[in-house]
Amino acid sequence: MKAAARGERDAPTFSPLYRQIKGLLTRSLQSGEWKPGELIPSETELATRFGVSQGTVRKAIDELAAENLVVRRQGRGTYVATHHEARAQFRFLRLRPDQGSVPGPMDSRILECRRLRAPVEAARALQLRAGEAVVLIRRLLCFEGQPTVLDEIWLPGAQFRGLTGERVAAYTGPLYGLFESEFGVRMIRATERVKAVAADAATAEALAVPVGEPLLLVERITFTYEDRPVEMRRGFYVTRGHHYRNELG
Amino acid sequence: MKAAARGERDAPTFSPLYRQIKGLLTRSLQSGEWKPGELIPSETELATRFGVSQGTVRKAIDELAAENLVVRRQGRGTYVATHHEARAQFRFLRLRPDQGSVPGPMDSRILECRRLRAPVEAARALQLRAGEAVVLIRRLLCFEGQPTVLDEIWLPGAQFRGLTGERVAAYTGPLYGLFESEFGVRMIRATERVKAVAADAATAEALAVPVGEPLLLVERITFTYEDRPVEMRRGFYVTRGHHYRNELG
DNA sequence: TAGTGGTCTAGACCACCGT
DNA sequence: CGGTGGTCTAGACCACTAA
Repeated sequence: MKAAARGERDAPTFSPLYRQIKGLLTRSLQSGEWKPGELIPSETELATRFGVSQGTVRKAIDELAAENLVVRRQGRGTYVATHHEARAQFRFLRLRPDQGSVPGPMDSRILECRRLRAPVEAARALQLRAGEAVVLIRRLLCFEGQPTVLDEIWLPGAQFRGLTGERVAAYTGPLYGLFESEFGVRMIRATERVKAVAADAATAEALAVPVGEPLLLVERITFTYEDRPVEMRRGFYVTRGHHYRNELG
Repeated sequence: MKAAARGERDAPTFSPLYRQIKGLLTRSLQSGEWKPGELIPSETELATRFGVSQGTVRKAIDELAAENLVVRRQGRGTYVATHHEARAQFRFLRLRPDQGSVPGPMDSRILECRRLRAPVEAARALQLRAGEAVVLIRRLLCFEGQPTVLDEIWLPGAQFRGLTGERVAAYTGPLYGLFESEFGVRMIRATERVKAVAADAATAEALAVPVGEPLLLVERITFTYEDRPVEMRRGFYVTRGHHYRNELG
């Protein structure tokens, strides 16, 4: 392969071949050529298709696997990652019971789901123009009957047409699984900002705690491919019997 | 190289060659053969030393770099990571100002530093026998003059002989840098549990906030090589102007 | 210019999976 | 058994750094 085709090594925009391959693979994932849960072509097939060695394809897939976009299974092949899996269940929810490492049975109750014009804060977080349509979902998460998380979820209206409270309530399984299957929006990564706040009257009532109860306020922005923000979330967590768990590498 | 020497592939304890090399490298790091900030031998030298190919050494070092044990610098070599670096400064402190991405000038005030017999909780976290000696440091962190973090730091006494409040106070730079240089204890990774709590009288006074103020309670256990716990920390964070930042991959 | 890490290749063999 | 990902090798060349 010629140097130019390898990515103009001298140019300031140089990126190694395996990164370009990674880009091509990412595009196929994003376009839906390979859907969540499906098997992608084998490394050797991709290598011949792109005219590079298997090792180069391998390194590209290594990075995709590290970013949780695909899952490797020895002897079987490489699969497109999906939110419909036990292992993906608590990737984005960091709340854990103080005793025991895995949350017990959890149930979700939809309090509200409506469309409205984006308030400035939501518009900024979702990179929408002020006044564009958004969907607001309010829901309560209970662990073993105990109200524990009160969430406000903001989504860009354009990408979630036909999303209703009934549809969400009827869906069993993780919300991100619904978004992925029904709306083709795959959540890839997120950033969270955590603060401690006192419960106001409305929040306290919903969570069945006293007014003024210290709560975790967790503000999340979730991104899909190409770092496009597609969800803003504001959650109040009761941390009497639970905590927010984090690993510092 | 023979199959047996490669790690008994069929045994249940099988680990690939590059992982065994990684183990050898880790031992050299742990033993202090290569000290923080120093250059380790080149990949080719290590390859001949261990009688494997450069690619195998490379993959071992890749993992060490991913775990922040070493830092690669193209054209120069591979260095042992150290906590005396700008880049390592905020690896373990996740507090960020609400405006602006980097904390401003920070100063640390040592409130107390004494040795005592480990309370049960500290003993359990540090895997000590009840009653063994520990060091307790209490300190206040201020951002731009504002008291923001009140920390209780528990360390195993055996590994921190000669640690005094004066010595800590005299030290400019990160605490983990002091631990690394003066006591040969390198902090590798940590887990944190975050809760929301109301400030009690003593905490409120130290942080100059009203009693009952919602605070983040951050409980950290920090590990050195071989996942040995060597620090327990309990911190109260004021989150009026700051937040705990987290990335969900 | 010499030495380092970074990329890429081609080929071999192993471990694992389903048939 | 055939096909997949996983490991290991040997060698080539590139990019970066310091002398």
